[in-house]
Amino acid sequence: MSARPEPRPLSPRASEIVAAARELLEEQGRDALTMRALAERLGIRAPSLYKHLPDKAAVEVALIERGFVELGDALHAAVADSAPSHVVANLLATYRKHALANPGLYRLATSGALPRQRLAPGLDEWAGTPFYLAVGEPHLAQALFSFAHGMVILELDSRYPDGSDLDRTWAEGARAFSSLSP
Amino acid sequence: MSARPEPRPLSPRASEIVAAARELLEEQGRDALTMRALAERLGIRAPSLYKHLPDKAAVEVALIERGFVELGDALHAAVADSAPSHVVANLLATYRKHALANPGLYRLATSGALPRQRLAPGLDEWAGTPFYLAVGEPHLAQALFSFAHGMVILELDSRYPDGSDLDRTWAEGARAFSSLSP
DNA sequence: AACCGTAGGCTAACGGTGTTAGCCGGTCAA
DNA sequence: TTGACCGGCTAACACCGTTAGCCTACGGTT
Repeated sequence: MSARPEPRPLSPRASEIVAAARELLEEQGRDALTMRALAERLGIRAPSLYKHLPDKAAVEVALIERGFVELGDALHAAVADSAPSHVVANLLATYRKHALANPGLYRLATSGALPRQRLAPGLDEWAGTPFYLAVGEPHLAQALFSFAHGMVILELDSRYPDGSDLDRTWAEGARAFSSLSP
Repeated sequence: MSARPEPRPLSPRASEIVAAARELLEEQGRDALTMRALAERLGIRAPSLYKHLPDKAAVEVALIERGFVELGDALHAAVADSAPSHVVANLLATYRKHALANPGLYRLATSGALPRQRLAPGLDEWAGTPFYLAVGEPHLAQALFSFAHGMVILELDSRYPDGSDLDRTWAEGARAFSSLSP
């Protein structure tokens, strides 16, 4: 098991900014994450933020990195703790739970173009390896991950018809993929 | 088979605007779809657009509706033309092909909050019913659709590692879901 | 003790966004 | 002929990310 890539460390003040950004993101959504709003929450003015971080993308990158670390930790733990017969189900349940608990961060990290160049190298792949560990075959793992992401992002965006029994939908997906894994 | 919900009709000039918006969207991406850029392409100024459409969201709604109609048509046709043993594979192939052929429109229609209130009622559900027709069970259908969307949106956003063999990943997913459908 | 560099605030401003208010010319019907 | 309205226009507003440049307070050096 390869070591977890670590995000580049931030100065203490930059960490405070990123923490405030996360609150703003989760409390009021992606559109509310504004340099001016972020500064106001810290009691300063927007241009002062640029003394600590180069631009808004850097704030987002820091948030995304933290999101991947937390999600990856949760998924690795889920796989490590699961009996083989329940790995897939447990992995999916963990994925869903974590994403729904941090919707703003999940969306930020997984929708739209990823600034891969600026991310800690290998971090996103590390966060995804539990899917491979769960099913033991790379393409099936990718398919399972795609299913999980599709489920989560559609749920977050309220794309399912009202009254959908998503628990059952997840269960059907788990059944489909479990039937192919060893 | 229920009839296809029709988007509310637009005035001729509004249709021209939406057509130009689509070109802009596909040629230069979502961020380039700007009221000023859109107006310029039509040889007018941005505020004049508001004589024909109430706001930018109306432009997007019109685009999304057209996207759903086209995608739904393609998927319904794919299901109608497929032998039962190949329905799932054909449906997925059609979904992928259509989405990759219209990436800007697909992203616009499926990522982020959907202004359901403003969409032609039932249109998005109609576009999704081929998944039900293909597998014959609503939860499995929802899971299959989620898989397809996850695959497409991750491919569009270049989220898979370089060199991924996505054809095989799609095939694995098709295999997983086919193994559960009648 | 005097100095100086720097860290970290600030205001003003620029170009971009969606959008509104208000003006004005042309067309077409009464 | 007149009047309504369609569909352009300019000016402007509030917000966005971002830059330039100023200023103050503090820590270390001479």
